[in-house]
Amino acid sequence: MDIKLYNTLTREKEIFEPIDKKEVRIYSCGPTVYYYAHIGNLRAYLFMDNLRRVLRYNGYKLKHAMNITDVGHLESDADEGEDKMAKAARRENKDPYQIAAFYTEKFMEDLDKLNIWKPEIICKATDHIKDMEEYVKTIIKNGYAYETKNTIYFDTSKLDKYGVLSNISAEEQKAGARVEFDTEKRNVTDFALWIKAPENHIMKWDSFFGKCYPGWHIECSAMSRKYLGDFFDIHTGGIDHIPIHHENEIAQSKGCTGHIPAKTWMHCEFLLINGGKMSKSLNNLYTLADLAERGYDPIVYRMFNFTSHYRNKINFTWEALDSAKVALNRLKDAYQKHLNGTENVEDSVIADYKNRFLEAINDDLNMPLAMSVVWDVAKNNVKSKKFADLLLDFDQVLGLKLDEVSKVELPDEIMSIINDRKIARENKDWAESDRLRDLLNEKGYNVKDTKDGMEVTEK
RNA sequence: GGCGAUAUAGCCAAGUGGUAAGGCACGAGUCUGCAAAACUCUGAUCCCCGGUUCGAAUCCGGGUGUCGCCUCCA
Repeated sequence: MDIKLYNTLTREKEIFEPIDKKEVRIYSCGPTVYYYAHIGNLRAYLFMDNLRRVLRYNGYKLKHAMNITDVGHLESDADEGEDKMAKAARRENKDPYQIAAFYTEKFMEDLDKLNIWKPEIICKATDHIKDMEEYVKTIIKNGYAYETKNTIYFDTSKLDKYGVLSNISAEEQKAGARVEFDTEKRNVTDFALWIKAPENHIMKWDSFFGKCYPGWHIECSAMSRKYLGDFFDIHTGGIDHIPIHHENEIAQSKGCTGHIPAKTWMHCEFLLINGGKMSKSLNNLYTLADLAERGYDPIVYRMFNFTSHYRNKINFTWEALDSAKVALNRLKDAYQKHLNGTENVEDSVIADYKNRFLEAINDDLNMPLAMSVVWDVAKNNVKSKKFADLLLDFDQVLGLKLDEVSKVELPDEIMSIINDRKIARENKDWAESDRLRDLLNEKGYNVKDTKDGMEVTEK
């Protein structure tokens, strides 16, 4: 079955055809590791994972690279401000390399917690300074750059067209700019490729231009080219990358290889919180740790993301997250129900469900629609092992660990209360039974009396 | 100010021309010593106005609201 993917470049859903039949080459813009990733950041990586899993489910082999930005960039194009890595280093009284190492590790842990399949290649910017330098030199050689006192800029006026992704012309950018640019740049849209490091700058490298550090966009161009070649299949990132970062990546590629580096550009929309933007001032930059603190397994957040399409904004509310939590538990229960089922189901029924599921995921990763098929299977009245197998098959794409039964080790104290309550129940001492149930509730446990006995779970 | 999105039941949301998927919550019922859980049933004509069409949530025009980007940001 064809896979259709929306391409930001053409603004159309296109039938996906890999450049190289053997493997699909993907590049994803990764995190800048100066702080913990918040759930908004993580949505983009869930999207990336979703894409990987759908391609894999369709039988493709992947060669997927993701960068780790561990070098700081200045805060504005006007060579002002302070870079984020340096800022974090000062905040935590560490050096930028320690900051990067720490938050890279935290990021990887988050990916694991969310059951995100890591890309085959994870490349750090600081390991590829030489590659970037060479890339910049090629751009200069090809006549797409100019030198000022401290910076080598990309000359966007040399391009046939700048702004192919966002479809904004340089004039429009200039007209719409709120801030007056007052730099050595020749054009508003020009951007830094290579920058001379000030004396106190910690991260800097010897280069043809003196002690320097790279511009904001060059790492992605250099590393994607190194690992995936001059032209690869899919480039992903957050929607915020469209107007600046990806435009500049495209510009750099045109300046180096002469063409746009990727065939399909895919962008994930933002996560809103209570209908608005996340921000530090509103104190709503939640991390997975914040969610865990409130009793949500990271997989619940994964589940939550399937309620909306990646190209639409999703509105995060605690109510919605609760809804995902309940739904996930029910889905797991349904899986167990089918696993123990003995009834038979026609293969054609299975094939039909599978086909509907495939149609949904292959239609530009329509996960909400795919989930409706999942629920049809889960809620089917016929209890059949075949349905359980099918759900597990779907779970290759969903990654919800449907077959994983969460077994919580209960403390001795709790076990003893449970035991007392069992005895009380055997004696039909309902008052005592209720008292002990309240006690368990107080201590943070839910109690269910099923016909097979008592079920105690953490709240 | 410029650019781009979006507007579907209480909440999260699919659906791009043929009479509104799914999840959660609410309510009712079954079950149960009670409760919880589970299961079953129950809800919207799709922001407003106008147009195209045999027929529109879905296309076009005009409003209004919301969000984002234009400074790093997934």
